[in-house]
Amino acid sequence: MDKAISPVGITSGRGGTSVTGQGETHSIDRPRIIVICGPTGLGKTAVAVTLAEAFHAEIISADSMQIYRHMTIGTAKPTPLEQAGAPHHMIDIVDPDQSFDAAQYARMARAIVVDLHGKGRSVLVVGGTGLYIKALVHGLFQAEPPDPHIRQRLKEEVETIGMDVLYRRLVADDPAAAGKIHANDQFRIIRALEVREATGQPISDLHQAHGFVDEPFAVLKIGLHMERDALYDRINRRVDAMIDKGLLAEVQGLLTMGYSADLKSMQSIGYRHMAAFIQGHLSWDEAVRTLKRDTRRYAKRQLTWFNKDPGLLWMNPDNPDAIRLQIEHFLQNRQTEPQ
RNA sequence: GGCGGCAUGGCCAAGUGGUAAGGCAGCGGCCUGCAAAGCCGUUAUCCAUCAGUUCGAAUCUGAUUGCCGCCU
Repeated sequence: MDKAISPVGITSGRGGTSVTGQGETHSIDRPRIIVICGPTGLGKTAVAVTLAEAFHAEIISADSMQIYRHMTIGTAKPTPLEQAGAPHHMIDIVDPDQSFDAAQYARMARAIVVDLHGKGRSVLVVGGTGLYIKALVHGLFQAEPPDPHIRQRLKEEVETIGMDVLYRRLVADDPAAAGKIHANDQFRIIRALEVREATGQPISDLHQAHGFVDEPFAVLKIGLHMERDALYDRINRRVDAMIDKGLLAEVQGLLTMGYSADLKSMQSIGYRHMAAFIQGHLSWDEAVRTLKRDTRRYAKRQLTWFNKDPGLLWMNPDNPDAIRLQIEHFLQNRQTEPQ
C-alpha cells in the first residue's frame, strides 16, 4: 500500500481531528477504542453486550441501518434488554426519510468517543459497516457537504447525455481518479465530478492528501470469525426468525407511516424484499429466498472488506475469554500498539 | 414383461457432425460524505457409461445403466 507518503497527508487531515484535540501525535492519552466487527448475522451484538458489561463499557454502534428509527426487526437492532445491559449510541438517531452519511457518522461518533473518554468510560465500537468504522478511526477527506443540486443535476445528465460522456469528462478532468473508477460505476463517477465542481479540486488529489493517515485514537480491532457454511446457516435461520417476529408487519407499518419504498433506508436488505412482496412484485417464496441470498452476499462483501484490513485481529466468538484477555491487555498496556 | 421418450457443471437450460450459449446459485475482488448501497471479475479438457462409424461426435450407430411415460 501507499501509507509511506505521510508528510503531505497530515496537514489536511487536521480538520477532522479537531474534535479530539491534537490527533496526529501518538500521545499516550489518546482515547482507546475497541472495535468489534464482522459479517452480519454472526452474533456481534450478543458478544459485544457481554464484553461491555464485563468492562463497564458503552457501545457505539457502527451500523448504517440501525441508525433509523422504526426499523428494528430487519436491522436486528439490540433488544431493550441488551441495551439496558450496556448503554448504546448511534442507534435510532434519524427517521427513515432523513439523509445520513459516513461523514455525519464519523463526526457524531467521534464526539461520543471523546465524551466517554472524558468520563473515563471504555468504548466498544460494534458493527458491520466497514466504511463507518474506517471513517470513525481514520476520518474522511475534508470537503464541503455534498450540494444536492449538483448531485441531482449530474444524475439528470446521466439520463440525458449518458454516463459514458460523464466518464469521459472525468477522464479529462481527473485522469487519476478515472483510472481507479470503472466506467460503469455511476455512483463514484458522480461523486468525483461533484467534488471537482464543488471544491475545484480533483478528488484524487484530496484522496492522496488525506490518505487515511489520521489516527486520533488508539484502536484494538477485533473481527469475529466463523466458518462460511456455519455463518450462512445462521443467516438463513436468522431471516426465518425475523419473519416470525413480524418483519412483514414492520415494513407494512413503515409504508403506512408514509415512508416510501424507494427511500434509501427502505431499499436495504429485508425492507426492500418485504416491500416488493407487499407491492406484488415478488411472490412470498421469492421474497424470502432473495432476502436470504442477499443477506449472504452482503456478509460476503463485508468479509472481503474486513479481510483487507491488516490491523484486524480475527477471533472466535465462541471463545469470549480469549477476547476478554485481548481487550484487558489492550486497555492496560500503555505502550503504543503497532496498530 | 413390451413399447416410447429423456439423460449437458450445484440447479435450470441452449446446442443434432467441426471442437460446450445463457440464467440462477456459488466463488474472488473493489470501495475516502448514498456503503444492508454501488461496481468489477470468475465457474464443464468436456456433454450417464462402454464400444463403434468418421479426418473430426455432446451431436450418428449399438449395448449397458438410470429416470419418466404408455401398454399388457
